[in-house]
Amino acid sequence: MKINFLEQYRLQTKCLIALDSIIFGFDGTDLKLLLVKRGIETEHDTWSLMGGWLSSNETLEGAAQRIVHELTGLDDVYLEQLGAFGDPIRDPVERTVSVAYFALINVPNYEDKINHAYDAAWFPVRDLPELLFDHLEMVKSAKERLKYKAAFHPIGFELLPEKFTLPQLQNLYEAIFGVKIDKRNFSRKILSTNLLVKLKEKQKGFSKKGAFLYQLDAERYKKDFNAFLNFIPNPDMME
Amino acid sequence: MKINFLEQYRLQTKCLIALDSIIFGFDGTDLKLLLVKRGIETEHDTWSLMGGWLSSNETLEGAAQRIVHELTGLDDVYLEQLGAFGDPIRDPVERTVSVAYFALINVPNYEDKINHAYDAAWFPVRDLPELLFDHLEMVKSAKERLKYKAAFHPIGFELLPEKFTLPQLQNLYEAIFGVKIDKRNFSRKILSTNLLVKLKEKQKGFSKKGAFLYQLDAERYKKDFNAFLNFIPNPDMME
DNA sequence: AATTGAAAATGTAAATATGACACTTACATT
DNA sequence: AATGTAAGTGTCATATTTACATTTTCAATT
Repeated sequence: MKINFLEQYRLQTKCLIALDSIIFGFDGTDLKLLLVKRGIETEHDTWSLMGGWLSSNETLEGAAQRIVHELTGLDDVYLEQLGAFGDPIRDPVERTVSVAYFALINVPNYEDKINHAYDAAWFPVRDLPELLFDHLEMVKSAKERLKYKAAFHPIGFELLPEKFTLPQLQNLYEAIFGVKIDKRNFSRKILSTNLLVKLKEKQKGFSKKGAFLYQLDAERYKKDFNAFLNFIPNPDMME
Repeated sequence: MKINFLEQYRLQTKCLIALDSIIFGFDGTDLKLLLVKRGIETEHDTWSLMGGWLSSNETLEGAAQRIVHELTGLDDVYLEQLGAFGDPIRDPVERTVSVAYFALINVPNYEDKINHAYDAAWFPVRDLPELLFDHLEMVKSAKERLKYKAAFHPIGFELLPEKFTLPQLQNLYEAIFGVKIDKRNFSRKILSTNLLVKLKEKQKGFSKKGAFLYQLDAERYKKDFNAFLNFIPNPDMME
């Protein structure tokens, strides 16, 4: 009986496991995606998500973190599992199940690092190049997930620098949801969460008047991270 | 260069892929989970989710559907991917990445089928037996997901028979969220969606007065399935 | 036939949240 | 000193939410 049980394991077909990470960034105006040029001769000029293989003794998330780090130099990014993509022919070379993660980073903080060290570039999500395999499908799914989460959780802040202005924050939400929001109503709603601390400084240079900078109230942010905020009135969750 | 690329595939370690499905049911009072007794000598009396291996040329969801069908006889259930679980030692026998799905079915419809044909049984989610491997973790994650979805989408109806009463529906939501809801407010909110059609019949037997039966408005149900409903005021998404 | 008990059904008023809308302020540039 | 541009702010009408108690129905019991 026990033999039989172990025998079952031996009989199964094994499969390659890949990790692919969708990295969202925000430059103050556009929602962007970080892609790398895949050095494959079989695929002409195809861009790819941050992908790599699972090694033994690695957790899935650990592998995703490692791969993102290897390809971009980025560390400590917000990473969340999107799901597994396992169509039998998604990778034409050999059957591979890919577990996708998505990450949110703020572009200016890391720009130098990323661009200089690796063959990676930012693309606006509204205008992506051709992508490898089923990576476009992954991206669509990630956009949905981001909308979902951002509508209710203060996740959007991960995409902004530590200090940011209300107009920046509003731009971010408008970019994620593809809608225009009334700034009076938006600021009322955001400030009513008490998640933001208004600083004395203003952001200069962009507008003549300058906009006050805000920071997250770190404690409240942690505490309320899983609470339900309802940032977006009637968010439309369909593509 | 191309050789090099293919070589990369050859060098990677392969891995077993399992599918595990969390099947939720509702008997009118309690939220339940369908488990099977795993015939393993190494594990003493351990219950398990509906699990099996991925075959070649199968999609992940296809395999999950097949396995659920093989173990329970159930067909055509609402199945949604929960995510991949891949801790290196989650399966002590051999490294296996498991992709978990969750399903919602209505218990009375299928009870005979399930109980007679297979070694499967329902357990209230509040009082589960010891589970195989990391199945408890999967269940926790599925409960979260169910709460998430049920708070906004009319997904809960998948757990009810075709005709149901408002008190039944309320019980279901109370079971999912572990809260008490005011029945006047609940019925007002539910009915305001226009998703329900009141029937002439009453449910008899349970209460002396009997409660009117309702049915989903099939067209509207499809149309609004991805719309945002807000069934639960301030749902608390933490466990 | 009358009584009882248990769950179903129903309404209202106060508080809060939302959505629509336009003018003033600050300041860098000229 | 004048100008232009984006930031910042308030009000009112409407919709939604919450809190809360009584009446109705009918099977079961006497």
